[in-house]
Amino acid sequence: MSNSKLYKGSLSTIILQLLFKEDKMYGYEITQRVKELTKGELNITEGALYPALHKLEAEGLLEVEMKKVDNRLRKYYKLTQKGTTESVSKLEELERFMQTMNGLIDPKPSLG
Amino acid sequence: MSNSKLYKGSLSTIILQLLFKEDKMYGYEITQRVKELTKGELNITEGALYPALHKLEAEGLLEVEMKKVDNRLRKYYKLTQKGTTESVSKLEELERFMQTMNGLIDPKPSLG
DNA sequence: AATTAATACCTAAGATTTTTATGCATAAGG
DNA sequence: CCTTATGCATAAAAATCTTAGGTATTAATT
Repeated sequence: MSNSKLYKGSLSTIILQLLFKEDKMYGYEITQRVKELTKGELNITEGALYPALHKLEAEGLLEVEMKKVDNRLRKYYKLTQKGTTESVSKLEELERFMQTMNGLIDPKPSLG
Repeated sequence: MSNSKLYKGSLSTIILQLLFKEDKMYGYEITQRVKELTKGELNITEGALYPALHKLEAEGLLEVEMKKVDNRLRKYYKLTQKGTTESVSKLEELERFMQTMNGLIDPKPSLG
């Protein structure tokens, strides 16, 4: 609902970035955290999130730890070493991308 | 080549934004302009561009004017009234998205 | 003169990512 | 008891992009 099409392609970056700061989170928590941090602007659907988490895990960027809380099972994800590295480079890529987009929508004349 | 996955979903925004400033452009020109404006960071493939242009035209956001230059045919695209409106709202959406992403990667504590 | 690169359009198969629509199960609230 | 919230998951469909072709003219290189 009301999800910007622009968000496409940025899901794994968001996941890695959250885990970089939070150390460990479970899926449902991620959807709620994103909703809260973006004031409802971004709503990650579970149909997108879980496959994305599984893929990141398969790539060796995340590792899993199961935990039972209130008799309900949670799958906590945290970055591996490789995931930490990737998280940093994805952040740089995001910043580069945003600069690039800014350059497109608001071209600065070359200095000099 | 070397295209950020983040760019997915932003192609139509880019097209509309270029046409907003340029008044009229043809397809090949758009690929070159983007490459130039982004210093090679973004390379729009023709396989992505042409279907996107056709879709925007079908949606009534662009209109076409054929022109023969050097015995080669060019399809010039320009914004319709509706396309101009959409261009503005897409730009706002992009700016909102970038703020949102900034809020995600660098959460500011609430003031007060 | 012949070949390659650049200009200029196009489409179709495949890959990737996301939405939509489900399903299951436990806990809490009305 | 029934609905909402929590918590996981998958599968069909839609959307978007890459890759890999195709056609044709003009300019540059060999």
